[in-house]
Amino acid sequence: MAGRPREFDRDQALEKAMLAFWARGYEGTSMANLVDALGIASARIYAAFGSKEALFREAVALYESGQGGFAERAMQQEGTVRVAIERVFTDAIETYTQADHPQGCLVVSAAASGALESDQVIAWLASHRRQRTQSIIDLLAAAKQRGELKPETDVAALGDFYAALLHGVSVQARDGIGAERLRAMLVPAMTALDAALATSDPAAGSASTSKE
Amino acid sequence: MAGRPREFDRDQALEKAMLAFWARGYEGTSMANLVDALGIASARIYAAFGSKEALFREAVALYESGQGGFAERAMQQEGTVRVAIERVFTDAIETYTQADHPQGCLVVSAAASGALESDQVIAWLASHRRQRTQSIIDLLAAAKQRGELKPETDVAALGDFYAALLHGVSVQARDGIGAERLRAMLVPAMTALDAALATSDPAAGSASTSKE
DNA sequence: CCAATTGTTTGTCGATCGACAAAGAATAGG
DNA sequence: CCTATTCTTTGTCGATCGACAAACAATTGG
Repeated sequence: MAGRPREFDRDQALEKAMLAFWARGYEGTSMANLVDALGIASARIYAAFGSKEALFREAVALYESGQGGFAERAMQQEGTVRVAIERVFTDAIETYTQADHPQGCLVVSAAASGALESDQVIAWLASHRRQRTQSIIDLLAAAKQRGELKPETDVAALGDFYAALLHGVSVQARDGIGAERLRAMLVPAMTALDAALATSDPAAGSASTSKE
Repeated sequence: MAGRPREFDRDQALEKAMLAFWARGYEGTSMANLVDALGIASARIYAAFGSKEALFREAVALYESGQGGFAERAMQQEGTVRVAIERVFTDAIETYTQADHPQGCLVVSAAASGALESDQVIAWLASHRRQRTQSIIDLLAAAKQRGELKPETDVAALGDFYAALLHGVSVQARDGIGAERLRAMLVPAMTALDAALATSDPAAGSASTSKE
């Protein structure tokens, strides 16, 4: 394959774009913003990524394979549902409040409103969030099948509950609620799962209040 | 007071603007959109409301005095915290999923991202959401003072928990999760409060699954 | 009836939006 | 070295952004 070699690192540029979208959302990030953030002319961005929308989709994919993938990773680990769900939220809080990148979740923050042109982007983001809800429900359903949860447990309701809470945590984090407060919030949040555990072990585990 | 009388109803125009902002957010709603929605020329909008931002702030005030004020109203009613909190959420779900206006909460949806110009609008919306969190904490603190909640209850954590859940419900509603699913979610959601109730009454109340 | 006041109409302003076209520069294969 | 291919540079396109200015119309107080 011939041709002049690219002078900038495509992966680095993509990560910068991801951070820009994370901070300002899809529509809130203009091409001029991206030119500033990536440090390259707009024509080079189009040559490398196709369009603003294509760049955004790649940025979301990068986010979900990195910082945004905490939920998937936590749920695929071995262990009880109790540990898994609590891990999802402690990781969420850590990710959503870290200072070296924007607060909250890219997929939650970037959506919100929908202008005429970007309706499909909004819908695409919504489907991502719905997928995350489904993943949580699947986790709980598997736990129920294993006998970890009471047979009468409504895993769909419980999953919807934790998905809603997760999305709400993103909003709270972006509004400046700190990690300590969000972590304290986990104590009441886990009572819902504890009530559904098959083991009658009272207060099987309490939300970690460690480190710091 | 002399002068030519206004030919359009200012209140009706404001409501139409509120619905437009609710559907598309602040930045997502252009002046052209408002011209279409209100049915009057842009110069008349500026004459009547001052600017797009001033119109938006009036629209939010209208929202909070109407559909968006359910939480304040529910919390100011007489009754137990249990009833009040459950009422906040049943009203939220009803409001957020009604078909005669956009889904979700205007204050949650309109924010999300923040462009350069509208940073102050974003911050203003964030302060509104933080205020809502505080209101819930205040409600719980008063209930604790009345002896409704166990003395050791962390009302801040519990309030943060329900505020996060409330904001998450707005996201879920906007993503198309229906009222039935959201209402089912209330059952696990209320276990957190039940665990903090001073009365050892087991399952003092279950989430209403009535009407429809 | 007149002047002051206020709403309405029409047109447009500069800035910014996302998106390329065209031309020059750098590489690989032949 | 030459050609095909790819990237970079520069400039700009039409559309849309929020926001008025100026001229005209309608009303009230004097």
